[in-house]
Amino acid sequence: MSDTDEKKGASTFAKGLRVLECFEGGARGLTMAGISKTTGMDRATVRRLCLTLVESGYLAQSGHELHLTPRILAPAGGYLMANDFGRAIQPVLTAFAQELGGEISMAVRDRDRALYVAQSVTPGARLSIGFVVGSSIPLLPTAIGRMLLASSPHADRERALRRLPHIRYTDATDTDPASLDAKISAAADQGYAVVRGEFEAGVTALAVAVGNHAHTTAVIGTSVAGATLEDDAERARMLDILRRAARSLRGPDRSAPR
Amino acid sequence: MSDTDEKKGASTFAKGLRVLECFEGGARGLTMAGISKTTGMDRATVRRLCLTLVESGYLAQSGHELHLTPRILAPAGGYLMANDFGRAIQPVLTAFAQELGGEISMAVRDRDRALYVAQSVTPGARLSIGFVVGSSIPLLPTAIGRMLLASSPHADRERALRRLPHIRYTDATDTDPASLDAKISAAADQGYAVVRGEFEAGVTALAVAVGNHAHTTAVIGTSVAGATLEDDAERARMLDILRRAARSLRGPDRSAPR
DNA sequence: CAGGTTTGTGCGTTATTTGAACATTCGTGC
DNA sequence: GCACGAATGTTCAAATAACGCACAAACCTG
Repeated sequence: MSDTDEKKGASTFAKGLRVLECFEGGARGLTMAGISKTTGMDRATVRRLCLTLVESGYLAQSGHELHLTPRILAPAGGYLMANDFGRAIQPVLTAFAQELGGEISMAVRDRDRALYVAQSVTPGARLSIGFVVGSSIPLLPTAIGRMLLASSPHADRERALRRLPHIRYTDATDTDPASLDAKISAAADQGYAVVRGEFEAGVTALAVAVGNHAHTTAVIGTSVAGATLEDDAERARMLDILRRAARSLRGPDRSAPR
Repeated sequence: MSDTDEKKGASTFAKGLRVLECFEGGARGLTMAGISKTTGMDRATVRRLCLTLVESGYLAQSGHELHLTPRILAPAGGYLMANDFGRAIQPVLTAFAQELGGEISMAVRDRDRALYVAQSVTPGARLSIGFVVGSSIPLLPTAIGRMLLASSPHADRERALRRLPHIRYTDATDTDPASLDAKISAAADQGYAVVRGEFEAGVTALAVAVGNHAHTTAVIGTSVAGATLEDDAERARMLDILRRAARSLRGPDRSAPR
């Protein structure tokens, strides 16, 4: 056992998890050769790990393509049920999304991304890129991401600004670290983040902090197309709804340690 | 490599997946000792596998308790995005759930259970046990489960009736194999399943088949509390909505091979 | 404080995993 | 039809990871 000297895990299992993570991007199917390139593992190793995923029912193979099966949802459901998302989170998002006439998503920090953990979309909501529970979005160009950073210790924020790739998603994407730092600080100060067209062209997003949730920090957000929310009244209305939703999500026992 | 002779996977990875699956039931936390008992693995083995899950970010440890982290949602999101749930499935369920004034869930067969793959709950819907995407329900005492069996080859149905545990969930649960077989056949004949209080006391559930979806068979269903739907008109109304939803979910390319 | 439960650690042994080499299949372009 | 490239399938010797047992430590409860 070479990779950790003190607490020793199982490196083959760790490799297997790396293979599984290749499917997170939402690709319709991947090949073993592609996974070998992505992970840097020998293709015989990848083959054996993929066979295990097929045997365990997590992957199915069509010709050369491997794709995830619904089985992968089962452990995710375990997490959602353990944290009572079906009763304590989803109904709250549903009620406030309807009041908002749009969609509300809830996300937490996951490695260097924001990960959607819950979502409610009303029929009136805009048709987005298709994000779902489990989707991840970048931290720097999104309202949810900036609010997660705004809710983090200062050192985390600085490390994020230093290490995260500055990718241009639209013509409006801000890739200047100093400017981004100022925007995140402003979000921390004013208690919400607003991003206009920096991640999706023509889309304005708002996000507020929920606070501690299931041992981590959560944020909720919404977005609208075709509006910049320069209008204080409309922005205030939406923020009021988001803030009340956040308060409902915190609940009396939400921040109690478990 | 002893467990398979022809196609050889990675047995350590397979064990690790078994450990991960212990968290599917939605328990708030599990101990290594508990996992060792559940899986039959030596506790040193379990310890190493759990350490790997912690190191990889899938588990967090609080005292003796291990619990899943949101990271477990990421591969699930990959599946949902690969199959366009956010744009092709969720908006359809949302629209029809609103028309129904309740909730609609979509499920597929996963091992010996029905697994929720999508769901929409309107504010007016009854507060259920808290099922979410990723939750699983038994096949025999539920409308969704019976409709999945009704949509399966006859041999699968017979095998299910023979091998699945006949558990009594309520006073009304039917545990007689012959009677269950007749109910599943009736569901196949009439194109829908109805279950009254056999899984949740006082709750009536309806389910219809979607047909082929992402290489598997899917079903959608709904449930109401405090009504038995003996009234033909109300049952017909709900079935009409479910059938139209199923048709929308099939779409022009839903059953096309990929 | 005793007992039970759970975890943490070390280590010899063994099983598993690795990866290279060779073979096969399939699709594509000429 | 053939050559080529890409991807997979198979075998096996060697190396390494994983196993599981024994002992130790920590913690909780009565």
